[in-house]
Amino acid sequence: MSIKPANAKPEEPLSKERLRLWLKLLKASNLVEEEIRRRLRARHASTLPRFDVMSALSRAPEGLKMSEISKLLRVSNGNITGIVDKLTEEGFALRVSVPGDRRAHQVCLTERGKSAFAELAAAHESWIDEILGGLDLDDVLGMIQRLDHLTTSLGDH
Amino acid sequence: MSIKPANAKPEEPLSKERLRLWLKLLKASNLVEEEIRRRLRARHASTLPRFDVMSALSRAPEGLKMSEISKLLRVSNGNITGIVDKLTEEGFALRVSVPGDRRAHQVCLTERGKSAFAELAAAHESWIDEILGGLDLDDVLGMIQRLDHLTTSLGDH
DNA sequence: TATTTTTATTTCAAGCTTGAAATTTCATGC
DNA sequence: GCATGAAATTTCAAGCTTGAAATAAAAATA
Repeated sequence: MSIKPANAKPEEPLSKERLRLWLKLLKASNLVEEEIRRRLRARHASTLPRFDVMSALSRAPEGLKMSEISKLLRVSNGNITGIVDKLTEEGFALRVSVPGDRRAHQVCLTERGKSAFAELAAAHESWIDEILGGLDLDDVLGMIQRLDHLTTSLGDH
Repeated sequence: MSIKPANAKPEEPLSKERLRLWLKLLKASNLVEEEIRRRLRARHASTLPRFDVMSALSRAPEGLKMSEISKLLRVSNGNITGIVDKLTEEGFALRVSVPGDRRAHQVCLTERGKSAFAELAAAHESWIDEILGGLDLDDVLGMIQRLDHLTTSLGDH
């Protein structure tokens, strides 16, 4: 929390600067995201949502319940249903029934899913390294620090 | 462009940090964006795409062609068709035929569209000011500078 | 002029996303 | 046991988005 001294300048410019920051943040984020989507589609016939779900699953060898996935990725339940359907059709994921609960399913990556994701993840990391290649360590650490500050302050909402 | 000295340390940690930066950037951006979408829907029965198109139109009193809008917003032509259709149904925008060219249309805000946008824009600006309220001027200017650096380096792609 | 190419836009299918409603199952309290 | 409410998931309608194909009109060229 920043303290506003009694003799502060009018706040107006700060609010304009915040707006300017948001527009730039959105633009940068969208530029990178679009490039990643484009490459996933063109080079791997995949999509970002599918990648995100596989990424979550790859970190949970014993699988995740639908609701756990949607909580992790901060998206709706119905959304995950559709994406897991797709991954299942493609042979990358599997719904396994949970012993004690006939409502729930654990979703796991198949062997094929695991190896496909390993490939995707490696490509993804190298794309990011390439796309953000113009940033040196100082830029990167500086932005990470500011973003942590931002995310913390967003968490209060 | 950063020069890599002959005796540089292995690049691996930098690439990991770039990936970390990207994940944080995406997360922060999505958090803010979701909040804006939520408020546009709940408080103004509107959406971010509609707001973006109105915003572009509001800066062009003489109107914009469909293709100009899609270029400005960096989205597909077909997308703009649908959004302008919506705005037209809602009475916020108007397609005006271009004298010399029967293919093209100028899209303009109606008076109702202008006043609706003025209200939306004011709300939007105050939301951003509130949501980014945890950032002081130093944070804001620091991030803007880093983001400019990033966007410039992205432009090379 | 007639043909070809380019430009402006729309249409379309496929996919993602949400929030709300519907289902099914589980857990709790009576 | 039985009813009630909570939880896990799916279904659904509406909207956004894209890239590709279709239209239509203008411009360029032969």
